[in-house]
Amino acid sequence: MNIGEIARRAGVSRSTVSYALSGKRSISPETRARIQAVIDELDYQPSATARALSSGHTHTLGLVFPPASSHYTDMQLDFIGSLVEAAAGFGYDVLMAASIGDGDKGLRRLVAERRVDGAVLMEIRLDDARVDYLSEAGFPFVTIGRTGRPEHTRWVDMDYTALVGSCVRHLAHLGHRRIAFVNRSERLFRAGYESAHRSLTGFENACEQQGVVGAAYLCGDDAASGEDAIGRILAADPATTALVTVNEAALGGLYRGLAAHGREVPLDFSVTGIALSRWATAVTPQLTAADVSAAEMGRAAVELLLELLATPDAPPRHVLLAPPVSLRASTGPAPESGN
Amino acid sequence: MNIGEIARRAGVSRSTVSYALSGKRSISPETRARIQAVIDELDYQPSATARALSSGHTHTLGLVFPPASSHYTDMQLDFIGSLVEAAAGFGYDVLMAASIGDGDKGLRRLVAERRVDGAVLMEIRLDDARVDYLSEAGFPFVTIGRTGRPEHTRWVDMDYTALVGSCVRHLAHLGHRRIAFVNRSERLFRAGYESAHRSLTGFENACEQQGVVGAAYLCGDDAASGEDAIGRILAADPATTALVTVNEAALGGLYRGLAAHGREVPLDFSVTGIALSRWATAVTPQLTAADVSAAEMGRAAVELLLELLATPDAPPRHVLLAPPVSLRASTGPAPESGN
DNA sequence: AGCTTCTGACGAACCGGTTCGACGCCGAGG
DNA sequence: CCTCGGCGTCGAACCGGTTCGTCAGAAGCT
Repeated sequence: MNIGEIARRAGVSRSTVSYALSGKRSISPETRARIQAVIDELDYQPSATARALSSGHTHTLGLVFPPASSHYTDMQLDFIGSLVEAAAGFGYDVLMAASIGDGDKGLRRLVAERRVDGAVLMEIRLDDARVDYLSEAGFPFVTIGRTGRPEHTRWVDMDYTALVGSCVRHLAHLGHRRIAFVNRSERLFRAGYESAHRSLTGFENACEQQGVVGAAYLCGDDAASGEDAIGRILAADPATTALVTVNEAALGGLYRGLAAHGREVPLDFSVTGIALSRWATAVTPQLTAADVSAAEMGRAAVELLLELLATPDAPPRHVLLAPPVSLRASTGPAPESGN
Repeated sequence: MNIGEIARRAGVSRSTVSYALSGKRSISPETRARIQAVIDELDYQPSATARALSSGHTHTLGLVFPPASSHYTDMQLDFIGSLVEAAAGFGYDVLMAASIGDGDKGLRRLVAERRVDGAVLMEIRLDDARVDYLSEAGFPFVTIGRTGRPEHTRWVDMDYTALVGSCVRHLAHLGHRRIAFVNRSERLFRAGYESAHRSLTGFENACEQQGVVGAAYLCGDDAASGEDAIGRILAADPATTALVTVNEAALGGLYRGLAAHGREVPLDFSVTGIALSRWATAVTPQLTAADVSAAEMGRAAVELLLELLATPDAPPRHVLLAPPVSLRASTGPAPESGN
């Protein structure tokens, strides 16, 4: 079922079949029809592997996970789905590269063995060795999130700084004066995970600007850690009346912790943050939050990467997303002090 | 940076380099060392594409989504992650095939263009055209879930019938006599999605066996639908005191609906079901549920598929998982009737 | 009619590996 | 001393496409 077989049955040469298929040279209508008939009859599809070898591109994009992560958040997983769909829309497949274990071995394989035409990197750190590696190797890539020096790379990111700032302002306008910030896990923060750092910056800046007292906490990416974080927050400052979080996995635990400490949302305590709308609407009361759109990020990432493959020398483009904060039921006026 | 370059620099033929790399023929220690030195110096990695073309296998597994689904559940997404990690552990990559649009075009491409050595099919229906197609084509595959005639295929599945049965028995032993079942969406059920059907069977059988009154409901895969389902359940039979669900995406809505109708969990109403432990622990009170393990399913699927690739004629193996029901805080004794 | 130009098809080389058959060399056995 | 066998290496063919150079024949021009 290879091209030679088609050529033989159609009574033409292999190259003629190839040209008929690609349209890169003109073929007489009769010949083309004869070839097409044979192709239809045998249900022939050219081998992707052979095509990749000779043409030099695989029509596949690589999606790279960080070495350390073995636990995926919903946001990441949604992003994967949307990336695959977006890529399929352009006729590209997506190859998942898990870099487990030592260093960036998985990435090296992807690049050095030339399995993909370009790569999408997730879970970017402010100082990311993978970005340096790909830049030096001249391998086309797009990052989800920015490094500390984002000028020369192509990326798609959420504007965490601005979004967390919006949340703080929202709370400040409601009269809250002592606000906690529940960040991602200590491990991720220590590793330099960019969204954790930019979120914190946004929190600190906004608190200062609004003249409110802010206290930032790290919190593991699970419900139990969220519950624990509430304990720490209220122990440190019982007068806290609101929190902002970027840790959607801990959200359920945060609510539970508040209930356990007798704080009713949103009467006694307001909660807001950044989350997938799926999570924001799953909790009771529903979360007032900036709804991140994994689908939008996936589409943008694919578009950026294909642009790069088509025109490698075009100046780098970036996409910075800042979805509006959806008002739901988890925030309200600050309780009157002294009550 | 190809094999010819290595051969030239090491002063040997290309085939010698190939044999040194694969170890399929003996090479003298000196020659081997010389070749290795050149390889190390140039950081040479053989092209995956060329290797695939000549060797006939791609060292890649395909992961196939159903055409209709554009919205992923957490369980599916977790499964993807674990599949990728499991495959990586065996040196395989995973290619994601989104079959958007018409029929099984995406699947055809995967198979006909020979992009992958074998495929994993998700979201299996009782009567699944993709399974028939792959079977006829003689293409190696493993399904997540079973079709209606599972004898001759290889699959990994949860024992939904048994698990839902366990949940019903648990409730019956607590004294509940009127139990509702919240299934997946009508669309999925109509499409013949196997877990929805097998769950229902398990529910009906167990109710009959336990002599309790069971009422089954379909429910969209989101929080709002869950809230709505509670309304329907209590309207149809206000005396209902417990529910079993396999719809984890609706879980938050179910809780909210119960609260809205003045039912306190677990005092007035017990909730149980099948869910990722991530979701089960995210709600308040935490859900008594059979914790599904996406990681275990991913690993099992890869193992089954690699077994099949290694020994195509071995009799088909299956893996049926039935995790125990974890007792948490969402179930309790039935409220005394008349109260 | 003679010359150029254009069209449509062919053959061969190439992409970068793997694998088979052959062959030279060296040591062991008769 | 000659033969046989095994080891180590080479050359060539092959996997299934793409693409370049070439060329025969038809069409266009003077």
